[in-house]
Amino acid sequence: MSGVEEREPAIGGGLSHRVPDLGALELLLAVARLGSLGAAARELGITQPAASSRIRSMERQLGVALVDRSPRGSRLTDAGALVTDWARRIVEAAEAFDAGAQALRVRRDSRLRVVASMTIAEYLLPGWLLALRAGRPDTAVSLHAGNSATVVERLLSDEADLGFVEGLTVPSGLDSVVIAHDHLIVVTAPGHVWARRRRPLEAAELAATPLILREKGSGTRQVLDAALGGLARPLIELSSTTAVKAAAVSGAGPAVLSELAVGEELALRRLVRVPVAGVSLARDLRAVWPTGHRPVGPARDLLSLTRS
Amino acid sequence: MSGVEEREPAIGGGLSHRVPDLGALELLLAVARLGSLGAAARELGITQPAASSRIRSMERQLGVALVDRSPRGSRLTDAGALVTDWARRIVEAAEAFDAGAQALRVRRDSRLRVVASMTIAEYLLPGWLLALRAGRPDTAVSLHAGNSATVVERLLSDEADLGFVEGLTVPSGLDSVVIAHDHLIVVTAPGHVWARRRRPLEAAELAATPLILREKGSGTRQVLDAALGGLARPLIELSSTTAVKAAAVSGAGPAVLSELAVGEELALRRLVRVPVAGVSLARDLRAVWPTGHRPVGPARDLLSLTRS
DNA sequence: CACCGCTCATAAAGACAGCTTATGCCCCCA
DNA sequence: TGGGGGCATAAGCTGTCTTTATGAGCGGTG
Repeated sequence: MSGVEEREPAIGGGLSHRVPDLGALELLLAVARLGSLGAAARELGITQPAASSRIRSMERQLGVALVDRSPRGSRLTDAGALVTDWARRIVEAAEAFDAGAQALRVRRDSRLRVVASMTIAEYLLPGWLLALRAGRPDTAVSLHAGNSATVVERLLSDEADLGFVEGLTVPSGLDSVVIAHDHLIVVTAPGHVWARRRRPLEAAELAATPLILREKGSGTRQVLDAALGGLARPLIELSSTTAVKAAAVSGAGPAVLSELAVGEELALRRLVRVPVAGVSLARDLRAVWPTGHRPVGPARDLLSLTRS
Repeated sequence: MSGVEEREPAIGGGLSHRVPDLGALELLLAVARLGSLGAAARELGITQPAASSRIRSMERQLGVALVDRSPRGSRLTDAGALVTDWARRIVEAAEAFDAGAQALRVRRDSRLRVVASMTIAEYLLPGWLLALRAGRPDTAVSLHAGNSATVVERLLSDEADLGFVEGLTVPSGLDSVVIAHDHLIVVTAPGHVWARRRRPLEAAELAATPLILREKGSGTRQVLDAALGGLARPLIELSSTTAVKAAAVSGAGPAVLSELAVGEELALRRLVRVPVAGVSLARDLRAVWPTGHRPVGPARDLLSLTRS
């Protein structure tokens, strides 16, 4: 039986002792881009010896030469190019973290106060905020995440300027515009029989099969239950998207998840999408605001970003 | 209490000053999973005060309360749950980095020597190595990345036990098995006219449109040129997958890229896939080995992982 | 041919962050 | 009412990263 609970190897410990810190990774990216240790150092606001020493200690830590130094500059070695690409993914994740975290900081003077549902806050907002920051660097954004009820409440009590919800209905008292469509999709580990299936699943078949699901009451579960007429049969119920993903990847069974959550797993074939027919698993993602108060200023900027 | 002055580091740069380091993020994940600072500290092999201090300084850095302490344990706040999910993505990227970097370290005594093409080494191997490490923790792997010629050479000269190539043909002297199919896909930013297109592009149309492409000679470009009869028209030629992606996201035009490289961008709608008909942009990903030397031992383990 | 500008490396000294040990407070339960 | 789990605080130590100062290789240029 595959373990469904989330557990960690835990031994061998200390990822942070085997992976260079973010500063070093940023430095490596800068070196790759600029072709010079000194130029990279200047860009990051440190001295050239500091950069030199840091790259060197990173090479020692990894046991691989990353950079070919020459009196005319520095280029990545083959291994260095590979490492740099892996480093870039860490840095990108860190940028998303930073964008989200900065918005999360409570500042009542923020010019743009956003309230969003969990899924949107988790997967989409960091990217939007990065884009917003690129276009309007001085826009101060605050973010509050909650369920649909929270979103409505904060908008109507003027604690937020713009909201984002996923769901089947538009809360009353709010105007809205659909900014994207999220699809719940059925996924399995590549080994599952359904993974090779070409003929789409029918609703009845889906309803008859025990699935790995979020707990009753979650947005995801509500959409699925509505689509199947309340008949979804849980193989196991888990309380986070992450746990559901982990269970599905480990082969525990088919899972139903937002497409947003499994982009990478699908691309890497850790999960396979199972075609479904005759069941409407789409849900609209909507931007919402108090009726009559059309978004202006930064709220309008963000809104237009989300629809680009 | 010692006063903490808010020190605003130079604008734009210095991600590492605004994002907690990997050790802190790992600690946060452990706290989330175990529900206690002390338990998390024990798991990571540090003392409870160290964990307490570290979480606290992370909260100060982010300006957000992450953990609700109580005499009976600690639970994440709402904001903490969000931050933890963003942190998890950083840690996962770091795990992939670590798996790849460890294999990259040259060890002649490695029990399994792998040589792979760039795309496979970059996007797929780290995940496989993580899985291999989970199943066979003591397997020492070394990795060399190069082009197809390098793969053949190292296999035939017994410098590698198992190779991975992407491409149209099987190099002679090697046996192979197809482990996956990669598709080159046409993508554009969501604003592009093609983004709304439902009728598939025809070959002629694709060949007539200037595209953002990898340089001539790259594996990706070879497949495209072959599919179009050598007619691909570059809008601009870039030397890395990352640069092509960035150009496409910024709206410079349509790009042709491996599906592997754009999983996340598609899920987040930063890029949109444009349907294509009548052009074969698929390419096989193959595991290869010297004719007759069927993979055994760890090579066989890795091979079976890749096909799971 | 010697100089200048660029590159990177090395050495020594200071600043800071994080760890540990030691201790205290709070709450729950037996 | 004591024991145990949980967290916070204080003080001292250690290691890492930093800066300043300097040296050395390479290439173009007057």
